[in-house]
Amino acid sequence: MSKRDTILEAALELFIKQGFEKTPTSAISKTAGVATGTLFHHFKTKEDLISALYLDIKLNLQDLLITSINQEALTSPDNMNGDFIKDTFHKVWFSMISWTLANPCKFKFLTQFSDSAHINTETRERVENAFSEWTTLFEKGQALGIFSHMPSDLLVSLATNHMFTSCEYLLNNPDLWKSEAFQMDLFHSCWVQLNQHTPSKLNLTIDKQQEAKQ
Amino acid sequence: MSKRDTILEAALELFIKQGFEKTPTSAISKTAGVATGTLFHHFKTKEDLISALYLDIKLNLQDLLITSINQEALTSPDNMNGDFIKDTFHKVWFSMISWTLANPCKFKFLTQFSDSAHINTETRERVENAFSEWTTLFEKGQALGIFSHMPSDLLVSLATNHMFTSCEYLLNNPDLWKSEAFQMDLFHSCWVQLNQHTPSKLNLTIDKQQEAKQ
DNA sequence: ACCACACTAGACTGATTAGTCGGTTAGACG
DNA sequence: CGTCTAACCGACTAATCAGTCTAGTGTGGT
Repeated sequence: MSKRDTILEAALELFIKQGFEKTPTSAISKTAGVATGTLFHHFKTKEDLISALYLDIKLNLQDLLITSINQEALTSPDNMNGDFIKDTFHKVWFSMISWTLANPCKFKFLTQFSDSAHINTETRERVENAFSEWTTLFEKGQALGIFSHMPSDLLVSLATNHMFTSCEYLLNNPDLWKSEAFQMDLFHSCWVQLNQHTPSKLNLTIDKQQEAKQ
Repeated sequence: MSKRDTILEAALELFIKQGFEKTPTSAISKTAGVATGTLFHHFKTKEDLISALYLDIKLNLQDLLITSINQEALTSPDNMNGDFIKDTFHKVWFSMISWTLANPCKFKFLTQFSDSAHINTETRERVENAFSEWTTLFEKGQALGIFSHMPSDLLVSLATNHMFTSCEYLLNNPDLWKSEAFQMDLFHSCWVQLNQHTPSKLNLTIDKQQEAKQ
């Protein structure tokens, strides 16, 4: 492994354990087994270092998720109906959670530093532009009348946040993931929050439950 | 206003603008119009200051939300059916969003610093213990068969996160909140993600939409 | 009139840390 | 070989900043 990668790995470990500010560059270079000078040879500043780390992790994850979307698109390019959207969405959802369980440190890094002011604007823009497929999926879902007509970027946020919340929970309770019934419940929870509101039918469901109790 | 409050107010403003680490205590005292000595007279350390600020904001918000729960409980103590749960949940949801729109800085502080390592454990515990009503509401909902049987603390996280995501979005798009239709859609989205999965009925809804398209 | 004490003030210090600089090594290429 | 370049090294520096210290000041009680 290159020294650059060693430094990134050490930084990831220390940042999620102690935070950015409480991790001196000296600790990073020491953990990585390199000299201070080497660290600053590869990364101009400490903020460049965290930006590079963020870019690495985020692009890596997005590549994985985009693959989930595109593979599906290739196998059924014209089958643009509700099942297609739901299947694709499920693939992304599943990939996201699998990735988190396989890469807990990287996930923790994203939860802690996605909003950090230390990551420079240029990096942030590159990341945002790299995941347009995700937004597109929601717009298609809306066009088909499956998804709610709230703004599509709100739907994106709601779905993404639901997945993040689920991932965080599963990291602390990994055994739950073994249950297929639980997986279905969790996915359903994520899915229905996006669905178009059909008052009569949904109220019916609730009303029947209430009737049964009364 | 007491100097203590002036300091807290200045700290809130600077922390959300620049972050904790990038805000020297000197800047806080200068903004508050007091001397360094005064700041450290009221707060033993800088971390005590941010902990106090967190406690202030969080307890203030929780008081408001608990009032939403208890007022409802008083008016209908025995009416513990589905409507009651949904009404109470709606009151909390509405109070949370209203509070955010009225206190954008405090909300931003919570999003940025809720997970901060600088807030001491004691403060964090006091905050967690102060909102048991919230968890109880979910357990009641589950007992009534309204809510999914996923772990109740997961439901709490999902609901709380949905509200936070909504608040964050609404801060950037405040006009949406004026539309009652939008409010209903958003609340519905938050509500249904918690509901128990009743496969036949929900699939029916989706299937009918797909039929209509095909 | 006097005291006690909570509060205010801001210059100062000791510790920490991002980033520099002058120099060494390793390998590529002619 | 000789030379060129990128990677590497670590002692050092310049700056910052949390928190201290000593010296007040205003207020309320007696």
